[in-house]
Amino acid sequence: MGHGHHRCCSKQKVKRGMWSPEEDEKLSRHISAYGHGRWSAVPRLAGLQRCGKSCRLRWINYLRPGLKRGSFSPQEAALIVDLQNILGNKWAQIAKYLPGRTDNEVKNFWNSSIKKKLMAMNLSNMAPVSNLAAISNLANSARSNFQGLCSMNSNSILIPTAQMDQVCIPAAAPNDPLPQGFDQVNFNTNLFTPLPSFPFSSLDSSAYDLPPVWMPSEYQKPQLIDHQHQFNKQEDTSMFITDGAGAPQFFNLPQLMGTFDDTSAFNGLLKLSQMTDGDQFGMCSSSVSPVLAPVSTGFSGFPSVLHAPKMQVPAVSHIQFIHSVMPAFNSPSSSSSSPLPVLTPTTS
DNA sequence: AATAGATCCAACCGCGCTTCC
DNA sequence: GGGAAGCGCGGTTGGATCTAT
Repeated sequence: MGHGHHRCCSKQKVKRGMWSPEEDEKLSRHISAYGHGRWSAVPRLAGLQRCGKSCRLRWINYLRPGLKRGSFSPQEAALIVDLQNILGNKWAQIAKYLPGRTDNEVKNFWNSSIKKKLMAMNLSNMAPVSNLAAISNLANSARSNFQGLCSMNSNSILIPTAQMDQVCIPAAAPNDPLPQGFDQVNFNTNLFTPLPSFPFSSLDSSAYDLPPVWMPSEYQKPQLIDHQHQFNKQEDTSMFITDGAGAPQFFNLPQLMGTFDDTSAFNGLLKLSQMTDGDQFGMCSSSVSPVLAPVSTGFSGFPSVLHAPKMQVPAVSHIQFIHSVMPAFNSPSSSSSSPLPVLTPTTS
């Protein structure tokens, strides 16, 4: 396609800029009555001096029924952060998990609110780290900033349990090497450090000093929720929430469904587990460690069956995970049609 | 109250992919 | 099979609005 106006607009005198209420009315009335068919034909049929592309955009982003207006909920914001971590700037894909939201809205929200917070954390130019101490320092310094990110739009960041269980280095992007000292094959070797003294005796986040982390209990094949019979594994499915202050909380799915006022955002996460066919995301079964049992007693609705023989706490911050995963997911070779890199769980 | 700077967000642009002929 | 047309997407722009001084 050439420069300048779109082809569909090149032969007509088209109006540009903001849409008037009259134009909105014409477009809405036409599409409600006849559908859009070929967008290039819509302006003529609807009596609009606009290009078809402009009509399509106006309909999709503003006039289409079912659009949710207004600010993003904390759950939506949290979901966007997580999905952006995973998918990169695939706004249309991300928007699919946010009913009533458009890709444009999500993109604008990201660029205007979230991105700036991340930039403030110097995420964009994070220096490679070469050892655990450096990672720890980095994560600790980032933690307070990350709290800012969390508190900006939400009180919590939702992380699917299975995502925690599968924090592994994907194939490295050719032009964005892994941080120095990282083993591309065995992420576990470098980053997962057992912390037997991890003090989970209370919910007091000040009791321990950790950045927001993914906390795998043990590595096991994640189990997908059966979406045809949603929650039929509810007794042993769980999710992990951190408020960014290192106070991880585990909830089982029915508890979450009852807790969150925006179930659509949560359902988005469930769909996320389907997205990659269970290889990378899914709701993990029996991922709650007995170490967490004291914590669990603080919640009604916490899974009553807790069985995991061991627990490891990775020295992997949210930040580090993003840095590790984003290049591969954003690399030019990773198109929407090609499979996402497989994150293979490593066993300890 | 005036104004400059910051922020938001609707709309546009251009590229790549798909469909049509 | 190949070119044209159409569509969808991500990036960018610029006007409107908000906020700080």
